[in-house]
Amino acid sequence: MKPETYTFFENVYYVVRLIPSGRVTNYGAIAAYLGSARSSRMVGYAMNAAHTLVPPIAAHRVVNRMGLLTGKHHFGENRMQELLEIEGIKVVNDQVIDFKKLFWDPMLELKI
DNA sequence: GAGGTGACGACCC
DNA sequence: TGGGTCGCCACCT
Repeated sequence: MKPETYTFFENVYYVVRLIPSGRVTNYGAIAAYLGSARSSRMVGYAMNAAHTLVPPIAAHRVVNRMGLLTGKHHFGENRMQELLEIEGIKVVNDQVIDFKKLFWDPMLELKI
């Protein structure tokens, strides 16, 4: 995936598809991996368009930097948490338990 | 065709 | 240290 030939969104989708089941990452990490750490907002917006994609991407594995399920309203209140729990991730009060341990850093895992 | 908007987060007082 | 500001850029109106 070459950043110069694809839009920022395309690259976001590419990274999100690589997130392993049972792990989570955050918007800022993806933005940073794509070279613009300040575009985390765009990553969030990309997720908004995610469910229109075919095939749909695992947007539920992307949470904010606190491990909060800020995007759950776009899934349906319980949908996002449900999907995460199916993958073995515990969520209490919209907060991912052990977020620090489950955190999947593309910068680290994909080695740029 | 132009402007407002947004699943966020880094940076600056 | 803590709150406010601003960047980012594809989409929708």
